[in-house]
Amino acid sequence: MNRTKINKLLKAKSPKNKVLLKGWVRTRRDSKDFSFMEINDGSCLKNIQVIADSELANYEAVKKVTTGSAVAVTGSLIESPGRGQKWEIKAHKVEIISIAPDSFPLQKKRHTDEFLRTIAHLRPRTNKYGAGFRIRSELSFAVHRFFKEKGFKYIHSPIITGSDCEGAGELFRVTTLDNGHPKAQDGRHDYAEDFFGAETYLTVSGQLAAEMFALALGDVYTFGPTFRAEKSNTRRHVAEFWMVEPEMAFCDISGNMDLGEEMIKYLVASVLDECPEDIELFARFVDKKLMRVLDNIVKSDFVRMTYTEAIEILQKARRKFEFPVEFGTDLQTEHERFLTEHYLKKPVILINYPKTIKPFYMRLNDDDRTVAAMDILTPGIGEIIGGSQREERLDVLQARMQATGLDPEKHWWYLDSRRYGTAPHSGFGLGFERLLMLVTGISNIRDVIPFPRTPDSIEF
RNA sequence: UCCCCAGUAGCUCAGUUGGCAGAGCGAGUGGCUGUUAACCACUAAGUCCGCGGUUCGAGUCCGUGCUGGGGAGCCA
Repeated sequence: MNRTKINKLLKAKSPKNKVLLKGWVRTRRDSKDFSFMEINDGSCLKNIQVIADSELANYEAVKKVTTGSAVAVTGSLIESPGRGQKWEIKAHKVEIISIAPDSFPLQKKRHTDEFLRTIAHLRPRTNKYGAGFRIRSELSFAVHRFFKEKGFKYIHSPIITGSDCEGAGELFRVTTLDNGHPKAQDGRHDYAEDFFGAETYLTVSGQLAAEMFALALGDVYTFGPTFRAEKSNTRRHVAEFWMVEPEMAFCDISGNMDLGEEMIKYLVASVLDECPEDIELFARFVDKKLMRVLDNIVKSDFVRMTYTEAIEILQKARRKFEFPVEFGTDLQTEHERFLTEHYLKKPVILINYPKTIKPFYMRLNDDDRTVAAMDILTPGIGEIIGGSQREERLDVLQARMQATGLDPEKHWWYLDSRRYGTAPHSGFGLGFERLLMLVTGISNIRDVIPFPRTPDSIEF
C-alpha cells in the first residue's frame, strides 16, 4: 500500500477506509482508552491527528511513543468528532519505526532562533523552519518558471574560476596543494604546480559567464551558489549564498529595471499564491506587518530615481547621518534605510551611480562621471538587486579596466565578446536569501539557508 | 576588523547591598480525561561559560579569554 502525504489527506473531500501515513510524532496525549498522536510528515505545516486505541495489539508500546519518534499508521480517514480539525485517522495499525529518546532537544514550545542554529540539523522539524524551507523550495521553482515563461535559457556557470575580477569581495582559494608543498621564492604556493596550473577560486558571481551566453542565446540566467570570503558578521551576510543572475542581450538599463521589478513582484506573488499557510505562520508569529509589506510590493510601482536625486533628498533631510552625504560617496546602510523605510516607505530603484564607486564593466554614461548602474533597495533588507547595463564598447571597456588596475590581456576572452558582434546588454544579481528574508520577514540570513556558512562556523 | 549587549537546570529566564542555587516549561513516575503547545500531583536534574584576581565569603565586584547576539564597515 502506498503512503499518502498529510497535505493530501487534509484536503480529502470524503472519508477513506484505508490509508497509510508515515511521519514523525509532534506530540502525544493520552486519554482513557486511547491516545492522540499529532503526526507531521513535512508535506505541509499542519499535523494530522491519529487516534490509537486500546484495541491495537501494541497499545502498551504506542503509549510510550515520544515526541520526535517515527511511525507508520494504517487506518481510516474519518471526520473528527473533536473540535479543531476536520479530519483525523482512526488507526488500525501503528508501526513504531523508531523511538526518539528523551534527549530529543525539540520541545513542544517555542525555541529561540539562536538555540535552533546550534541544532541546525534538527530545526527543519519545527513548524517555523519547516515552513521557511518549504517556501525556499517553492521560491526556487518560481524563479525558474518566471524565466522559462519569458523565454530565458538557464546557464550553469562554473563554481571554480580563475578569474578574480568578477566583483567585489574576498575570494576563497581552491587548491589541491598542501602545506608541505614546495613554495615559490616569495613564500607563497607555486600555483603552476597546482591542479589547474594557476590560482583558482570559488566563484563570487556567474555574471561574466552569463554575459558570454547572453551574447549567444539572447536572454539567459544563472541560479547557483556563490562564495565570499568576507569576514563580515552581520545578519545579512553569509559566506556561501545563492544568487539569481539574468543577463539580456539588446537590453538597456531601462529594460533591466523593468525585469528586476517584474521579477520581484512575480516571485512574491507566487509565494503568496502557493504557500498561503506557511506565509500565514510568518505573518502571525514573525512579522505582523508582513502581509502589508508583501501586498505593497506586488501592487504598487517601485520608485525610480537617480543616485544624484537620492543624494539631494538625503542632503535636504532633517536627519543627522553618521556618514556625510555627497556626490561620489556610496550610500551607507543608514542612508538606504532612510530612503526606503522613512522617506518612500516602499522599494526604490536607484540608477546612474558615480563611476568611481562601481566596477569596470558598468556602462559609462555620456556625462563621463556616472555609470548605468541599477540597485533595487527594499525596506528592511536594503540592497536586494544590484545590476547594470554593461559596457559594450571595446575601447571604453579596455580603458576602464586599465583605470581600475585589471590586466586586459588576462581577460582576453571577456574582451572578445566586445570584439565580435558586441551589442548593448544588461543584467543583475539578486541575492536569493535576501529575497527569502523579504518574503518571510525572517531577520537573520542564517535562518533562511539550511546550513549557513559564516566566519568561524562550519559545524554542519 | 571596530563598537555595544549577553552567557545560571534539556529550553526560556529570575536571582535584591557580596552571605544556603530558584521558577515556568520540558523530561520521568502516578492520576484524570475526545484531547488540542491538555490538566493535577510527585521526582530527578547545576563546572552559575573558562582561567586568574579582590574578599572571611563571589552567580554577583575586577582582569582576561571563549561563545552567541545586535550595530557598523564590506556587500547580495
